Amino acid sequence: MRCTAFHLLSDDESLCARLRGASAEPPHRLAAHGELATLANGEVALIDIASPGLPPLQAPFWRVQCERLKIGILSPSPSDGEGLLALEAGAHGYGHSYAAEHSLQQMLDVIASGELWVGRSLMARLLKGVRQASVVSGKGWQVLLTEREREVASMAAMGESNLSIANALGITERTVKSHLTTIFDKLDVTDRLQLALRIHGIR
Amino acid sequence: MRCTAFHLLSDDESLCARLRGASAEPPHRLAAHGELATLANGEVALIDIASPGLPPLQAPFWRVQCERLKIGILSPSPSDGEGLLALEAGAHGYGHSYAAEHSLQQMLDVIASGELWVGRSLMARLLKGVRQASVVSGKGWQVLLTEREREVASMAAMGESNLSIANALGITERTVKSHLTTIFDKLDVTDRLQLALRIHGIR
DNA sequence: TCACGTATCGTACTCAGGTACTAGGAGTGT
DNA sequence: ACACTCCTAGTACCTGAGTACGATACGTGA
Repeated sequence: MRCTAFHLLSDDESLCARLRGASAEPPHRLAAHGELATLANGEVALIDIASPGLPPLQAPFWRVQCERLKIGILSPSPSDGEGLLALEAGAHGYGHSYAAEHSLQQMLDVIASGELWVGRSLMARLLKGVRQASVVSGKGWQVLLTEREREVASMAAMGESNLSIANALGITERTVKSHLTTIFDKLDVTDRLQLALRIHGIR
Repeated sequence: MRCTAFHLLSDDESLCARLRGASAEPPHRLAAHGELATLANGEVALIDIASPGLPPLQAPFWRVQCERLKIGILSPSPSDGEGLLALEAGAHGYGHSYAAEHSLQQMLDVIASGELWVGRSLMARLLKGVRQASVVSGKGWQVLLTEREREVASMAAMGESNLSIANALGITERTVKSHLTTIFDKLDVTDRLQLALRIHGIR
């Protein structure tokens, strides 16, 4: 879905120029953030976060507007922290205001269709938050196991049941048990909890 | 940037039909996941995760291929968990294999340009993960528990059996079980392994 | 050819873990 | 006095996990 029309709040003429071909109609310029309140629900708006007089991203103003509008935040100096704030405020997108034209247009199209647009760096940061130390510090255990055993071991260490492991790997629960018995023996542990502690580097 | 050509691994004819107009050329069909290894670096491939014979997302196979290719994972029954696995494996996109044509095309264009494509639900999950990771997982579990429960919880999370916990604390095994039931309920986990993962800051 | 490792699967068994339902005593705040 | 939380504990029950016997098949190297 191509974005047909959108609003823009920015003093940056170069940004405006790059956005001129990004939708069927040229962007409608907003003079101040207060005008956001006058837009109809579901409309698309790009906000240059460097514009003077904007409330901080933590302000309730953004949560309210992001509820009803599709808002993309552009920053001349994007950071993961700022991106997190933007997304937590409910923004549909966060990106670089000096990004290339096709990149801006893509962001516009994505958020116009109701999805979220997030750059790679920020995405990596998000994943890191979820994953944390999930895939392990000590590598000693890996070299002791075969390829298949490593798969089973890491799933068991993440709390998966034998049955769900079996389904995920397309084998029988019995076979999973068989692998686990071998794994416990090789790593010198007695059960899956000890295995998890070992794999996640706790004692 | 429009995606010009891409590869597709799926048995689903309807999916293939919906993708026919999504790029300049019709999708090149792959017969088996092994063929991914024959593609040139940087090429775009959509993978229907329901295709028979695929290795699980945890398998090193995906990490390797996602390093060199731009891979989008499609699932007939997407879940946040599966999406996380896909992204952690290095996939550039994760979405619904029954998604509308324009949605699939958008995903294709986004990952072709090197960015990441993630649905709303999964994104929300990621954000929640960051918030929890930064706020809760540090000591959040401790404030939810009473003094006695903290003792039991930390011992259980270190792999102690109910009986040894009971002996250490001078109470009955039954009482330990009772505490644990309360603990599981408070921390919203199902067993001692999940408890250990929670307490040790893994997811 | 044969030994060996790896991956797969079967049946049967034991046992720790977890739940359901219940309940008494101690302490605390209203 | 009453409500509430916390710690304690009993019986009964179900289930997943792990083990103990197996077994077949495949590939590799001696």
